[in-house]
Amino acid sequence: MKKENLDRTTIKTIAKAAGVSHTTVSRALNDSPLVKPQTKLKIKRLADEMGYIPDINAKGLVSNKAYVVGIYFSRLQSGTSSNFLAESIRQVKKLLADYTLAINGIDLMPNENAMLRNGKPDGALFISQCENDDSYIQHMRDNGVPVVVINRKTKVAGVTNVVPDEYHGVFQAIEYAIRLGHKKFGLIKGTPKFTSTHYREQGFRDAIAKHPEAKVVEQAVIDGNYSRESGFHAMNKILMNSEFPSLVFCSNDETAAGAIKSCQKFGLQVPTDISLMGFDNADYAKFMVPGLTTIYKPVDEITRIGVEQLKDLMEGNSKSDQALKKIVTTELIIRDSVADLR
Amino acid sequence: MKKENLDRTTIKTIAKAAGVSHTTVSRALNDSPLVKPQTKLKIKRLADEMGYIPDINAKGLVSNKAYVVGIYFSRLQSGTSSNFLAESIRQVKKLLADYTLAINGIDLMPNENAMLRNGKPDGALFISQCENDDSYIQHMRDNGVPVVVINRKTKVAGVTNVVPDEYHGVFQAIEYAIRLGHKKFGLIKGTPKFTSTHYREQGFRDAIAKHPEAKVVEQAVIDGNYSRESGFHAMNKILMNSEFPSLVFCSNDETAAGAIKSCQKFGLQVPTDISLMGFDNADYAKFMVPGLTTIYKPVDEITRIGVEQLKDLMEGNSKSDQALKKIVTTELIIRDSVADLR
DNA sequence: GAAATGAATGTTAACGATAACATAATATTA
DNA sequence: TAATATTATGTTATCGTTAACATTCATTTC
Repeated sequence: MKKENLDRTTIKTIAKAAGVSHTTVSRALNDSPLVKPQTKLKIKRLADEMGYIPDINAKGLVSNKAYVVGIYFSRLQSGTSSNFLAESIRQVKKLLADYTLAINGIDLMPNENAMLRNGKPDGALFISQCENDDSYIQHMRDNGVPVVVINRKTKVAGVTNVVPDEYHGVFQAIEYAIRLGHKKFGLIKGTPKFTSTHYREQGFRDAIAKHPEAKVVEQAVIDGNYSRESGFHAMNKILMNSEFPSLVFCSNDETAAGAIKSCQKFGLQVPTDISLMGFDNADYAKFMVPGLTTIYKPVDEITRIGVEQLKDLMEGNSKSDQALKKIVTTELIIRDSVADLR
Repeated sequence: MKKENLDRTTIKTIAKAAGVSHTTVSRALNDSPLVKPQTKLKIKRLADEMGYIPDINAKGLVSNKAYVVGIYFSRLQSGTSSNFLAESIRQVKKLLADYTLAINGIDLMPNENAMLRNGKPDGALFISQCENDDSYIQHMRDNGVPVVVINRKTKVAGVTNVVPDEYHGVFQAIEYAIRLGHKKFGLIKGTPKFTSTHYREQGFRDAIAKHPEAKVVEQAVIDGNYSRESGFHAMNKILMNSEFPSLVFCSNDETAAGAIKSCQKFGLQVPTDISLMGFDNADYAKFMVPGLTTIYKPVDEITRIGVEQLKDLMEGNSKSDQALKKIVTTELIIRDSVADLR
């Protein structure tokens, strides 16, 4: 005596109810032109009434798909600002409505294999900040998953890569400050292992090196980690030194927010007593006091291009077999945190 | 002639290579005691060498599991602060390492059915802010998915529910202000449809009503939507009125940050000229200028309890058949944004 | 009106894993 | 040493779906 599975609606249940074969049901629900419109309608209505939910595992087993796109952050638990995390997720989710969006943090994985423990996604979007990620990216690729890396240049060969031009963004921002008469510069760096930290510092230094009248106050170059706390503490150090920069470049807006707090503590007015700059143009930058002069990192655009590319790869429409490498320009957003010293 | 699938390692491929049956391979990889240790070792090594990745769909088909937990926000695209979004995700991800974490926004779904389009999760955590969600919660339950709702009281029957005590949190905060000598109160409300908006306003009003010496300045009760912008604009309105409250309660910290900016614009010092309070104790509240007095909403604890409950439900260990209803107390965090008028 | 066409549906075999039920191989007992 | 446990392995069915390959039935064609 075979046990009838009464508590679940499958295409076979529907088939029995409709008096057709399960294949016909499958065809009807997939809008196959092989089924008579009338039959199709009846089956669809029945499926609806019976509360049919297709079994994604069975579908996936046949089609060898997971209906999942994985999004991988370098650091989910710390070192990534909430703003960036949330904005990235929002944007990806909006653009990938048809897929289940699985959030991952490379910092939570003991090793590369952990990435595929819960199954292979149909595509992987790495929102990468860290060189460490490359072995994970490589592993994903090796396992045949379409991969796109955004936010940071990857060394993994043949991977589609969309990144902001952080170097020139900072370079131009510093030149702007120099034009306003700034001569002595400080820097609060980002998380040591992040590539952005390196590029932003390089843009900072190269811009200053280009102008003989300007110089880096090395005492006022302090390590940080992109957090508000680190900005606060770094600025405390800078302000306790003897030699005082007229402008401190903060490697992101969070850091700048912490730095402002420190200035306040020391009774210094921004930008009257000291000027600050950030990076990112986080949503709160314009609501800071004073409004923060910063560099707009086009997160949305980068993400959009990245997701579009990933979709193309997943659907096998990639026009060229040459992986796209795209650098998106940043933009200086001038507000009130940099004094005009002329 | 059967086509050999050469480009994929399955248990059958491994079986052939090891000279055993595929069942033995399955058993070995699942650490069954039925397999000789020696055989087991050989198979595991082989699986490793061959880069075997189990097919999650096949597994799931047999076990009727998805290995996915869905997390559902009322609003993913707007109306939810980045801070809250990111913190919730971080916390859930940390506690649910064994599952794929699928992010969803109810605002992105045309209707209840859309929720299950991409398959049923093994469990659903609703981080709910809005009464609208109830029909979605109900639908999920109706389809047999274990459900936990956190952050907001749900009316759906029999659902595990963990929420903060917003009402008393605000009530006590306002009484604290009254003790400091505040008598005239303003309020910037949250997103109209959110239940938190209602409870926070009620706590605010009831606390003031209890003390005859204090009163609500109705001109200074302004709608908002939990965003910095709304705080800024609402405060602008309040400050252009004739009757001036001594303290404005902002329905969350974001709002408070916008309100401070507005005060600055009007040349008012917080708390010397006007006092502010927030709600949430967002990570940046202590770095605001001045440090924001606010109400700590124990997001981490609420999430932790919620996830633990969900795990129990998914694993069928729920001790009682009575759904847990838990209210977690908030805590007043005193900083520098409320003046002592005594 | 038989043969050929085509539309609609049915039968059966995958997909890759687990699980129930054999069976073979070895160890234990009488 | 034969009978019997015990241990290790193999065979086959199954999950719910799609897809390849029949088959049926009505319609057109000559």
